[in-house]
Amino acid sequence: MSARTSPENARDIPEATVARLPVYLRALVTLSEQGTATCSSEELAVAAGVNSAKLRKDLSYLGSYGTRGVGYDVDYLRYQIAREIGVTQDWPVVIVGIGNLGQALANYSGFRSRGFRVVALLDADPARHDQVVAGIEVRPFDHLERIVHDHAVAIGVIATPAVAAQDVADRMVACGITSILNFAPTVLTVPAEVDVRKVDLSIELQILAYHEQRKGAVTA
Amino acid sequence: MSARTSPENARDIPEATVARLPVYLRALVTLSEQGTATCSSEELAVAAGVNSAKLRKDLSYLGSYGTRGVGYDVDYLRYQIAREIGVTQDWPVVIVGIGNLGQALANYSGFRSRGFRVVALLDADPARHDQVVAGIEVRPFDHLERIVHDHAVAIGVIATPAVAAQDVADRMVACGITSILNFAPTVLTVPAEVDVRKVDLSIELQILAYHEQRKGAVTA
DNA sequence: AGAAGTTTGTGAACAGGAGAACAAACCGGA
DNA sequence: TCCGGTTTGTTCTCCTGTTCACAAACTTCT
Repeated sequence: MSARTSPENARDIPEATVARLPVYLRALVTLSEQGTATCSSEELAVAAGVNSAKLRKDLSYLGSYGTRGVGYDVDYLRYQIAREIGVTQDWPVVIVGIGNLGQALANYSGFRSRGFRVVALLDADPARHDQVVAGIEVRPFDHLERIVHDHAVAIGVIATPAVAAQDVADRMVACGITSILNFAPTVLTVPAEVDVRKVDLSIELQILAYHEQRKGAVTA
Repeated sequence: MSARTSPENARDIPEATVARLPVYLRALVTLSEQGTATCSSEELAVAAGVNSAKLRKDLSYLGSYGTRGVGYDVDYLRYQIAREIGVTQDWPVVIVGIGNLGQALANYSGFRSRGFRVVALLDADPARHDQVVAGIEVRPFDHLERIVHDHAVAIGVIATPAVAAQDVADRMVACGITSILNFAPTVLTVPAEVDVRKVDLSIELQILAYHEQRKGAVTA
């Protein structure tokens, strides 16, 4: 998304590869839980839903962690990918906007299991304060700065309505947050050094609708 | 995602463009609500968060809907894009898995406003049946086939735990659903003619963590 | 030890998308 | 009608990402 500007990056991994590493990691965790000790690139590719050549090229950016003629050690590769992504460490996260979606995110177990720790839930609406969601008390949005400072939070999640999102993002940036995951259906403007990724639920549906429409047109 | 195999596609729009059209549409709706009658490609590009050259190229795949020296008529372009995506028509949708996320999706206003109509909420857990979410009664998963048939549903949304997702997808495909939006953190295997798009909440966070980790490494 | 079989890692060709740059087309004023 | 200013639509070039194909490297069996 945002360009890494440091001129001397020993190993800069293509963005497309970075986006797939979490998928590989998830597949490896599943394999490990099933008791699989080693796997070939073909097996892992099927589990991850990609082409095996692409998988091998992706992994080659991390290093040579496989053994020719044998395959990959599941736990070893799993650790290496986790380390490369950075999910071996603990990432404190704040969620702003505790509506339906914010609550769903707070309860989502997939965060905790990957090193993301929700340290606070914030909402501007006083009616939601002192409510407890996923074992965490909802606090006023004004507490953002103190929480970010106290817990060294680098990642913020925005789950507010679209109209509030830019204000929340501005406040987050002012507090020192440098990565934002935006669920609000609006474009955020932030300084270049801040990474923003967006998840728009309805956009994905619209893409499906486009293809669905064309399927119908072909048969008609 | 899946390749349109029909050999005679009058105008086949690049996948990257298709993915951006909903963003343009959203920006146009916002501009229209603000009372803007016409806009230049530069203005719209800023509102959509993209490069203006890219925007113009994207729009050129749909046709020539602008006027040189003037710009685009907001409402006219909005309609053309909506028609191209297919959101001028009504899309009945079923949501399976009414946990936190499923409830959030059922309540999400962004669906209805873009032509997606939630015709049923299904869950395998009897404890959830007869519960009312977003004004819709939660019904047993077994009702899937009848509902899909009665309402001519083509699009299904999966918001179940990962372990159940493949079974749900299989049943959906068997009922005739040809587009699936998958929120479960697992890879789905479906026939080639079925489109699947996935939204993985934790993958986006992991991508942010990767870049965040590198930011720290650069300064250290 | 050597041969046969397997699987990784990578070079090279190919496809697709991004961005710069410009000609074509339109508006308004004189 | 003609001229200057503006903005689109499109061409061309560059870059990123995908896929093929194969040499290198490892295991196992004899």
